[in-house]
Amino acid sequence: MYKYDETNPSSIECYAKQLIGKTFADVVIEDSAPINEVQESSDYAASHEDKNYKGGLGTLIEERFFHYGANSDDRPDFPEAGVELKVTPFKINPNGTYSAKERLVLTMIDYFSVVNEEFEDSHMWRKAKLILLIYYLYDKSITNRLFYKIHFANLFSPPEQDKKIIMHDFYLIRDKIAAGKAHELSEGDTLYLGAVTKAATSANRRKQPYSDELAKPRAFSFKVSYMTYVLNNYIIPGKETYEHIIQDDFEEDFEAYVINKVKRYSGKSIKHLCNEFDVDLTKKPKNLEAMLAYKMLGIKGNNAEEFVKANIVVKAIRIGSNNKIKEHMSFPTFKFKELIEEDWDNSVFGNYLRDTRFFFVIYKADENGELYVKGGQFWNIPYNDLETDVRSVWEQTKKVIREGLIINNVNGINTNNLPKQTENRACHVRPHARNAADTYELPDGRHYTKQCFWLNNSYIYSQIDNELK
DNA sequence: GCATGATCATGC
DNA sequence: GCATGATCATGC
Repeated sequence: MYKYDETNPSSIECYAKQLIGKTFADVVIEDSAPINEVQESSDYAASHEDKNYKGGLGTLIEERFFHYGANSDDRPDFPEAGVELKVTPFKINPNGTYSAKERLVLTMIDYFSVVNEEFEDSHMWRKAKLILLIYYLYDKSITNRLFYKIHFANLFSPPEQDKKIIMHDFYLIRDKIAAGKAHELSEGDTLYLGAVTKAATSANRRKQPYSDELAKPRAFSFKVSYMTYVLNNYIIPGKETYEHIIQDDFEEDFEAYVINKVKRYSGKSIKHLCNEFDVDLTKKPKNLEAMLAYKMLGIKGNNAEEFVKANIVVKAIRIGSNNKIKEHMSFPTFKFKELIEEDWDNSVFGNYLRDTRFFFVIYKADENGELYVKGGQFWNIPYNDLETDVRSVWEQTKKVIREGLIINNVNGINTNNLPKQTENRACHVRPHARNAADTYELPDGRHYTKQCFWLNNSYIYSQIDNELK
């Protein structure tokens, strides 16, 4: 192996490419260390509070491949080159596509210092602007992580268009802390850069500068959705790219830009839009309104690059002339036996709402039932609604299933004691299946129609901006 | 007319 | 075949 020039990013990258095709165990062995040190390495990792050894694999590469001592200060790992080293997993999905397995944690948020930072000179950006990404393939059949194989080693710098969005995300997080709301931060607040919780236990809380409320410790991170995009578009050559929403006239604020695009169609009817976009109304696809939302953004298909990267879910919302939203909002079904093993802080549904930002495209019906565009609105669930209302429904659901679901069958129609719409302002549980015979197993061995959490239509309505109602 | 349970339509 | 988004149907 040749030595690298630690002041030169491409020299470091070039050296790193020797890792491709090797396992972590190979790296240690080729470092001509006694084999028992392989075990020591993993003990070392385990003692560093990260039970997945992720920090450990990074440390291993630093110490056994690059041969520098890990610094724990806020400089990049290669200070003279300005390069930060990140060792991160990806996975191959059943359908053959590649996804990042995890978010990429950049640096802890210091609530007291970040409020005085500007983006370009922030701790976060110093750690994010030039990253050497070492991707290894996660494989759950491999129990010893040292036998994971490294597949890619690439320098990565967020491109200019991404940088604008990351900067906007940074200021949104900073300003929320400056407003004394560090305890209300949520990953769904932002697009590519998230503020992820980093608490080992729920008892772990930090002070914040402009409020007496204690806040969860959080770190700046690139979201999984963004990292998946990075992997497929910048790391693996020749992969597909999606259509862009952003055109040349884009300024600073992505969300305002998107909202403006939809606003241009405000007052137009569905009929008018179908005509303009050449959509065949006689077929009336069920997802027509969502489809038209993409057309208004200039997207032919239903995959916009920026939405994919930011994990934004488009929802069409139809308000009737009686000022009620016609339908409740459904989510993926849950498995009864899995739900009762979860705790709320790590629950599938809780995490979905924490991590997802929605783009509502709002239509309103006139007296004849004809739908007109009102506008667009980005939304993620407010912290208190999630942690009180939705949480209580989730806890109740878990309790009911755990204690044994009560089912009554009258004339072929099942009724049950899961949380009903009338019991909570935000959320309820209802069937979501192909038909009543489409079931999952209950903990006691019975089978029951697949269910999911729904957000109440009245709750969604309360979240819509007044000028869009 | 609403609440709740049941089912449809589409894409992968 | 299934997940997902969306909507239908019935009894009160």
